[in-house]
Amino acid sequence: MPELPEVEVVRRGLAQWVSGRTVDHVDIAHPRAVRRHIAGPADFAARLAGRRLGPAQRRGKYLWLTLVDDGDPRPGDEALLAHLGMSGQLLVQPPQLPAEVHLRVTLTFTDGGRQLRFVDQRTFGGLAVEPLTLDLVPAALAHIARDPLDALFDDEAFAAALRRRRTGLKRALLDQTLISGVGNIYADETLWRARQHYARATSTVTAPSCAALLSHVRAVMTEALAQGGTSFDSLYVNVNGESGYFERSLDAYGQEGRPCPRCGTPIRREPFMNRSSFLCPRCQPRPRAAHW
DNA sequence: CAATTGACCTGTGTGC
DNA sequence: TGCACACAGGTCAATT
Repeated sequence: MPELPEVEVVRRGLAQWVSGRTVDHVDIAHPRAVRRHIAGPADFAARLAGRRLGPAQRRGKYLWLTLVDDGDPRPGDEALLAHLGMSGQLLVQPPQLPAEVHLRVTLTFTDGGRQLRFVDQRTFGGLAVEPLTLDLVPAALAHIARDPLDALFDDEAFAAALRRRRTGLKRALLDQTLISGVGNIYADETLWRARQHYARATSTVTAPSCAALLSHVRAVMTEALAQGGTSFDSLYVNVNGESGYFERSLDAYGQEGRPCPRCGTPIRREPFMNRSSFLCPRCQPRPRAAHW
């Protein structure tokens, strides 16, 4: 599942293989893939044709390529925005390669080289063309918080916002308006490292505890990035179609029944928000009061 | 306004 | 064999 480290791997691939090239034309095989482009598929294609793709950028799980003729991105410039959702892939493929089963959108370039293909089995992801706002992020990202690897992420403001919440710790970690880029896998890994239960009331998280939490989320994401990201079912791959191998390093997520690497207690899977939470019942005891 | 829930989507695996 | 169903889960609209 693409979370921040996986999306960052893709961003680096786009920077290497796609940035600086000019779009010739766009083919949309599945309109749902551009449903967030309000003006429709034809407008989406028209806004990209003939445009040069600039630097690849990312916030949380979103990434975008600004459409620039020269110089640095400016407010008002348009950008090609992508979200991979559950199963989205951005692949850089030779034009002669047959279409993938779940190929949704193809960008063909004027240089005749490799195409950029958006492939998405479950179609939760999508592409759009959006103008950049004053802080140089696409308009649709106005409500998305900075991610923990962003140099401008404000640790103290996050701690304060966390304490104002009346919810559980994992729900807060997954709330992209508080902190972006964290999904189910890295939330569970972070909580395991921090020895925190997912239902810990956010209002009780002290400043040092919050600092530790941020330290763990940064560490686990940085380590995952160094290994090319996490993949379970090959649905997440880099632009060359290769899977990362961080799954070998997971301590809690997906480890139901296996011994906790710290204390040996079997890792437990519990239903949570219509999905699963993996935790060590001994290292991460359930708090007395909270029931989130 | 904040928190919560359901809908969206399809391939895979399991049980009957 | 075939069918029903649970599951994977990020985001957003609707509801409380």
